[in-house]
Amino acid sequence: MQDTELALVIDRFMRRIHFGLQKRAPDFDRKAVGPGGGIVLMTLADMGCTSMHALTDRVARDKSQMTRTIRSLETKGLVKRENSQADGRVSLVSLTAEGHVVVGELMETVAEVVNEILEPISADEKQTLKKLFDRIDC
Amino acid sequence: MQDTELALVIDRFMRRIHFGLQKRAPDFDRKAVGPGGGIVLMTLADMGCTSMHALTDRVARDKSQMTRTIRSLETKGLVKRENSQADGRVSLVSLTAEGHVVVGELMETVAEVVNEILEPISADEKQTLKKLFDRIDC
DNA sequence: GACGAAAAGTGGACATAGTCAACAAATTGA
DNA sequence: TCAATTTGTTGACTATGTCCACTTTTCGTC
Repeated sequence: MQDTELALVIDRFMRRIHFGLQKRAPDFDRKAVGPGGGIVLMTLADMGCTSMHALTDRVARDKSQMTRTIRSLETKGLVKRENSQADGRVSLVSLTAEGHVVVGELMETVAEVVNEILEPISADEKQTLKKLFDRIDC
Repeated sequence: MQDTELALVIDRFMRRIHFGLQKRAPDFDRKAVGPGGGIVLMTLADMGCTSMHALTDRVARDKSQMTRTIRSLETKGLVKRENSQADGRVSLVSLTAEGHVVVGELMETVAEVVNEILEPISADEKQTLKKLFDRIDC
């Protein structure tokens, strides 16, 4: 089946990025956010200001774990929380200025790894790839 | 910078797949290999028969952890080990028949998630994507 | 071929992350 | 008003990851 083949190469590609990042983690994880913290920060950068619940749902992780991850990031000054005025139950989470800086650093490392893997294809092909992903991503 | 933008969309794409898989994990992880076991199985499917060392290096994980992961998979009958005749230190790891079946199942689920995310693009564009990834992947 | 250095793999001890169930507070809706 | 739902937190438990020491086998050099 055609679609399975495409999924297979995409999956392999993903694993290569994953492993590449894992190898570099000690170098770039300046704030010791860990892999869990990193992925939450990046997702927060995508989502902007959201509720814990929405974030938990997106990241597909246990809500209790999310509570602890966010608290840890808060302690490091990368994330801030405020109570929603519309609904007293929800607390809204967002990146602080420093959080944005750290996300920038993470993205830079991701870019390095990705570009290393993308090395065999040309600039034009990268353009094509980017256009395709833009269509997919939203 | 152009390259960072491409990396960003790719990273977002990867996170979507990651989260999608995480949501389905309870359903498809019939053998309870866990995320760690799954990724090792898939990597083994790529590599064929390899040494623990090579596998550990590829997966960028601690070697003691790899020992335990492989033992757990061995207990479940998904992986087998034999001593290398060329070098008495190395033990060669490979998938069993049942291991291949499980990898097939994992791949199927990955394909479902990937195709769901790829839904906004056409079959032709998928072809283009596949050709690009083929060039990248080896 | 003997011997120190290096590599492959294993095991133990500890730290981090993920899971499950119970809970308090705020909100919804009949 | 009051039961049911939603949001977020906490606690206990399990699984995973990480660091260090150790054994066995091989390699390189003399």
